[in-house]
Amino acid sequence: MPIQKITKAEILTKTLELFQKQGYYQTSMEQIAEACQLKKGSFYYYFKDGKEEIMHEVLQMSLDFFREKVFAIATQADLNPPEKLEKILKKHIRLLIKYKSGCLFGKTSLEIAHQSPSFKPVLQTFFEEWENSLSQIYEAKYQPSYAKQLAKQTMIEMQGASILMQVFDNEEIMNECCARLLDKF
Amino acid sequence: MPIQKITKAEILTKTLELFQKQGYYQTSMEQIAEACQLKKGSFYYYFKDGKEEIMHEVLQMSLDFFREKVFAIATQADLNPPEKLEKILKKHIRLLIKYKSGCLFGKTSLEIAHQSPSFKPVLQTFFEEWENSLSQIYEAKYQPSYAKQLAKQTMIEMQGASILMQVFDNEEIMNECCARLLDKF
Amino acid sequence: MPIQKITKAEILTKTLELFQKQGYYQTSMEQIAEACQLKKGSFYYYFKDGKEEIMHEVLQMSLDFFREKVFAIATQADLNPPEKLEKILKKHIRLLIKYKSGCLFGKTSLEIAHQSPSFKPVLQTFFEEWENSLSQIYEAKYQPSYAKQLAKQTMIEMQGASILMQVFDNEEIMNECCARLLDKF
Amino acid sequence: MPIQKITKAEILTKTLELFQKQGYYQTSMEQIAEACQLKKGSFYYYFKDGKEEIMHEVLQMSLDFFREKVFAIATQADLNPPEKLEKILKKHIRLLIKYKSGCLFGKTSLEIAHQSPSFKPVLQTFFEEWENSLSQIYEAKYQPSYAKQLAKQTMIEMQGASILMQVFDNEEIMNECCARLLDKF
DNA sequence: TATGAATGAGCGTTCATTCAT
DNA sequence: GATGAATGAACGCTCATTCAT
Repeated sequence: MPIQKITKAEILTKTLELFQKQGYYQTSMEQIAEACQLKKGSFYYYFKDGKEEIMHEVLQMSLDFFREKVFAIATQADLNPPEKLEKILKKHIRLLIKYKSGCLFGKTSLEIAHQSPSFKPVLQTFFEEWENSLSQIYEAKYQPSYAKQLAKQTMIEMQGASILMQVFDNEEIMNECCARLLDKF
Repeated sequence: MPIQKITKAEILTKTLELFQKQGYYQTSMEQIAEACQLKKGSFYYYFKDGKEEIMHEVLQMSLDFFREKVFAIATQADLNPPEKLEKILKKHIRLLIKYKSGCLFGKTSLEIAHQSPSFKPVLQTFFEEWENSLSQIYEAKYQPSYAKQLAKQTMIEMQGASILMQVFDNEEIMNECCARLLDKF
Repeated sequence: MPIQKITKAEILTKTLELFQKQGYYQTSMEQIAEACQLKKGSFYYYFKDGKEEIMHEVLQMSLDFFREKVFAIATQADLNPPEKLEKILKKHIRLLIKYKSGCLFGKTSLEIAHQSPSFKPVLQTFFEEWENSLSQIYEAKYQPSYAKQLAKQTMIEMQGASILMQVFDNEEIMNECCARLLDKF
Repeated sequence: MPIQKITKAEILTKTLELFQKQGYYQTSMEQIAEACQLKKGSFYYYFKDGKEEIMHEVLQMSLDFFREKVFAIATQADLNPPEKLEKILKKHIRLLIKYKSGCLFGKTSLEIAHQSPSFKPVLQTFFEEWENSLSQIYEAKYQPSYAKQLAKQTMIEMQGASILMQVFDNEEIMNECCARLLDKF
């Protein structure tokens, strides 16, 4: 069939979901293909360098999404700091709960910790930018150095809660975590 | 002449290290065999059901270790609650930093979240017993329900810090997390 | 608007170069396409039967070229036999040294020896006509049967030298071979 | 079946034949496996590094064979130089005619000329040692430098004749070439 | 005229597992 | 007890080819 069955963006979205659920290594090209209703060979038309390139683009797309839709909340002029924090956390949590799969960046970090480090830069960038956006909000109330500390701690709690959510198949853990973080502020 | 080259316990210890570093799926039987100075065929003598059985026994052994050496600290008669918390956290952290590989139970939880072979029960048990031991300590100062909440939060922070430690290759994140948890108490 | 981007002849010339360097099987349609600044699908407009048809036309074009520009030297009225031999050999060698790739016909003969698609006839024709043209020159000095023998030997030496040139990355082997052949005459 | 079905040496012999007939790239692991009555995955037990390692061992085995059984003739004390030349050429030709496939070293040289050069050293060694052994024989009658030249020319003729033998499916070309080389001495 | 999109078959490789010895 | 030998299924990937547009 010579008609385009699926756009590159759609492929990336479907693949993101799979990587988020199953992890990078446990997701086969065949599974990705099936999800896109393509044959696995067809991917190399869109992604000349194969699976690793898909992952790179998935991570980049996801990073871009977070930048625009989540981290950007920190600089939104029409919100006061507590509103910003609430919005930024709730938005983030909604994404972590979706597919009940937690954070692609955190998950991938563990998967590749002791392997091919080609993804590491994007992963680190994600966490750095996340930290910066949170820190910016906390700085409305606290000194920069303490704000940074709070930002890091917030990331830690979100990542940790995401793990426990998956261990116990219980989304409430995420929500409680969020509530606690908002309370503290 | 049947001289046993290696005991089951030794195999499990070597394998634990590999699983902790590389994850369950990314560790091959070949690698395990090499680490144990055995040939991969030989494992099916020790573990009739193969890799999955090895993982089960690794998780069980590790759980037993935590019960005896870590969680047991919560009921140690010769320590007061703050001492207990310090000891239990520091002991735990030392294990997470070892091999710079984080928590086998947390890591495995993410790996199998949507694959879930039969590991989930052991993983849940680990977190439940961990929670109980922490809760017991916090109960010295707080109401049971709040203590439980604090225990859960403590686990969340340790797991989250363990992820960030690996993202940034920085053990200090773990230590700071511990310090914060002790401070709060 | 159907402006032809490239003529069939230009495609064949570019492809000849690739086949000569890399061999038929080791040259992909993608590489050919790239060299012609076309997309690989486009070849099936020019060559309905695909790669094999391209090769056929490449071989035919190359054979025609040799007929007109090389073998024809044997019947050139304005040269005496030694001049003919010198011209025919030097012209030929220049083509073998180009791209440091040796003889397309010899190379292809080895590639398809036991695979033999339909190329064999053109290959044989090339060698037969080459032999005839050389033989004709030698007949000026020797008996037809001995001339034929010399012609065959000349081809053998040129082909063999072409192999050694490639083994040792040394064009001098070709030139020395040529000198020896001229000397002998 | 846990009983050894085939020895490494037998694998190499069968594979040599395939590579010699079809070339390295045109011989698939599946074909090698079939020839050995193994499944293709099984090779990685004998050859951890796969196809390239098989080829290396095939080339090495073949080189060793030539050293012991062919090139060694040049230093055989019980033969005079003409006898040596006759024996060394006839022995060599018998190997080239076998499988009607010509010379593995020459063929491979062309195949890899413009690709991965990992085999090049063995190929060059083959030709160097071949040249040395021939040169040694010619030195009985000629000056070293001329002997070397004759040796090179002998290799050239054998390689070239091997190509023409395959083009015309005619073993006689090889034999005539040999006769001529002996005559000249 | 030329291409964008897709495919099917095959490739070399990995790996958990089996089992006679 | 432990292994040497083998396997089958799956994996990521390449490539010649097709064909609606």
